[in-house]
Amino acid sequence: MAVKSISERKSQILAVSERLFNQKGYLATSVRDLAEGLGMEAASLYSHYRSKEDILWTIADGCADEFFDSITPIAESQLHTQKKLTDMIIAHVGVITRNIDASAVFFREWRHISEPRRSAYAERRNAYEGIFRAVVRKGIEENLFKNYDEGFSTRTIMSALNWTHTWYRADGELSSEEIGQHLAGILLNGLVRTV
Amino acid sequence: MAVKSISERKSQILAVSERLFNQKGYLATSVRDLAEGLGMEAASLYSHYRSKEDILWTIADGCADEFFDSITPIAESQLHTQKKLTDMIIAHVGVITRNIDASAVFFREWRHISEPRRSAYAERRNAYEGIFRAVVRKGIEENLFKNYDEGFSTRTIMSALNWTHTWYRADGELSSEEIGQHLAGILLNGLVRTV
DNA sequence: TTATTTAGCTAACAAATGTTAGGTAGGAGG
DNA sequence: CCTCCTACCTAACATTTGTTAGCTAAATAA
Repeated sequence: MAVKSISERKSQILAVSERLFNQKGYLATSVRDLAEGLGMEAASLYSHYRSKEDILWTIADGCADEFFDSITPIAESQLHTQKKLTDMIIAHVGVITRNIDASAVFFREWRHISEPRRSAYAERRNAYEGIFRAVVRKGIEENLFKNYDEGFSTRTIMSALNWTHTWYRADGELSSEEIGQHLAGILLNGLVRTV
Repeated sequence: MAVKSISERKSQILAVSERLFNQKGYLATSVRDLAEGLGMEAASLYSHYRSKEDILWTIADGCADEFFDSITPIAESQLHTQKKLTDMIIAHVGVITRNIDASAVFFREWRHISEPRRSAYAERRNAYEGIFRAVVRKGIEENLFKNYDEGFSTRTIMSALNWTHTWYRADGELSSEEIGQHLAGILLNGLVRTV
């Protein structure tokens, strides 16, 4: 993934936007709110970004980059399926916890991206979930995973992972890695004691 | 729960609002959009509801009623813990699938409810999750469930359940009950084959 | 020095927003 | 018949919105 180098000011704008878009929602955050958070005037933002929606897009697309970058090497590795899925889960949760505002925006505000970018977003997101799905399928083929519908199992995994953005706190009891570990534990082996 | 009888027109307004609030988001849906969906003028809505936010609140609070009504009898029953949790999961998913628009609004748009109702919403939602949490705690005390943090396990369950609102389609392959059944299966016993 | 770019400013814009005031037509109840 | 209520209407309102035009001052490059 090409690392686009970005000016200092631009990343300040992104940081403030991520925080406010997460806290209040994209539409409820005015350009003037962003400016105030940055100590500048609303119109000055347009020296850096062409539009408010461009900022949203930059956040969402950048977050997608993070997700891909973090699980691709694991998906392409030769790990045993169960270990591979566990590591992907931990990595995915890691992206969420390291980018808590951006990922909340990624999950919640994509509706406000207009075409054609919205389709691009949807495609990337499908492609991403497809990587998880392929691992789930492999597990089923190997007779390692139960034969629930492959799409259903994948969605259930993604559900449990993605909702973490609503409650994760950096100062919580569990570290990001522990959260991923426990989630993988529950999803793969269940809550019920077997021994 | 007191069943508030509501005029025909009022429930039409709610139905249209739920649909549009889900599709476009609360803020992106104007009062004029709602009116157009109802074949009336924007100002006429105010003969039925005092404000746009009142409509949002009615949807959210009504949805909370549905959730409570559907799991309370199960939670109060004498069922074995594992069966009880399974039935609660099925019931919860049932509320989501039967009220797909309303529940999406419930989960996604509560940020736009202003105080003091917003606190009331938060309290009810905590109380509701507390019912699940109590069952999880009981399972841990009975040495039936693994000793993950009780709050963590509960959140993981709620996560997997609540995200269904993003992908459930009435014409999908699985019925609501099957979805609940499978979710309970994965959450309680895991994806990994053990026999 | 001079020219150009960068990063900000003030002022203003058209459009859209939620809401209110005040009116009308029709039905119900006395 | 008269009164009241319901359910809608038209017209207007004050705000807020994203965005643009055009300017200035400082930094940078030639």
